[in-house]
Amino acid sequence: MKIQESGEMYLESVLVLSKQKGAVRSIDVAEYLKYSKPSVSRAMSILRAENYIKFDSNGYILLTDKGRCIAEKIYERHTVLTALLTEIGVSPETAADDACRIEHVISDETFNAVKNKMQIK
Amino acid sequence: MKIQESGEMYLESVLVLSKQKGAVRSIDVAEYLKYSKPSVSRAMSILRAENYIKFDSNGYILLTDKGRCIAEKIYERHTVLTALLTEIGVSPETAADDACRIEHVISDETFNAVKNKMQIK
DNA sequence: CCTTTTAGTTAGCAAAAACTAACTGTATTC
DNA sequence: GAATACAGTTAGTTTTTGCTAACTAAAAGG
Repeated sequence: MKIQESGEMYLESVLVLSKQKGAVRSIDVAEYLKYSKPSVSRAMSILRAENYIKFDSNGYILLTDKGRCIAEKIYERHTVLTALLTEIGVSPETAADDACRIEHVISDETFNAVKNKMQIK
Repeated sequence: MKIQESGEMYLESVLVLSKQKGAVRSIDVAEYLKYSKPSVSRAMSILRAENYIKFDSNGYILLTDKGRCIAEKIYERHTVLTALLTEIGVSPETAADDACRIEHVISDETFNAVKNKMQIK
């Protein structure tokens, strides 16, 4: 099954939280995304079933290669888009919010074109 | 009730089709969006209930002021975003596809900043 | 005038993704 | 060690938005 937009969001959150605090639990993701525990629990079980994440012996969430690949792709988009929007005068919070929505809907072609333009300047 | 992303899409389609061919029916919207007749029929009845569209005496779809306002806003976004993406090197089809998704998720602040940048150049 | 096509509707299904309520187990703490 | 808190799960609901199947009603055409 193809990864969903919400799946990308969860994987990105796991990546960000693991950078921030090392070990990541479902409850951390829930607080970060402001979602309920069952929502995250369910999402994690789907991501695990499809081999995007796994749990270590202490129950912490780990990204598999497949999962990390997506998480990093989305995180890069988030970073680049936020920088771009800020650069053209959007306030930091709005830039981050909008980047967060755009990052899931654009094609590779568009993102590469954007990234390219950023590097030239 | 707040307008949904799908609602924006339907209103934009009605606007585009009315520019193209004058009178617009549900079936035209269905063909344009490649959706089934019942999907459009239901969407139209929701949009009508919430006063975004009305039907004239021949059953053609008309935008109300409230509906036209949204349709034009989204259409402007579509136009500007497609132009922007094309300009930075994205192929016309991908640019249109991506614009079509971005147009529903960005804030006014971001769109205004983008539009501004475009006019300067 | 009867048949067929066309447009639209009704009813019900499905998937995605959020929610609450209530449960199960561990930990912690007094 | 009993009570509480914390993390996670299960079960069931809701909303949005697409779908198909099957119907109605009007228009068109032979």
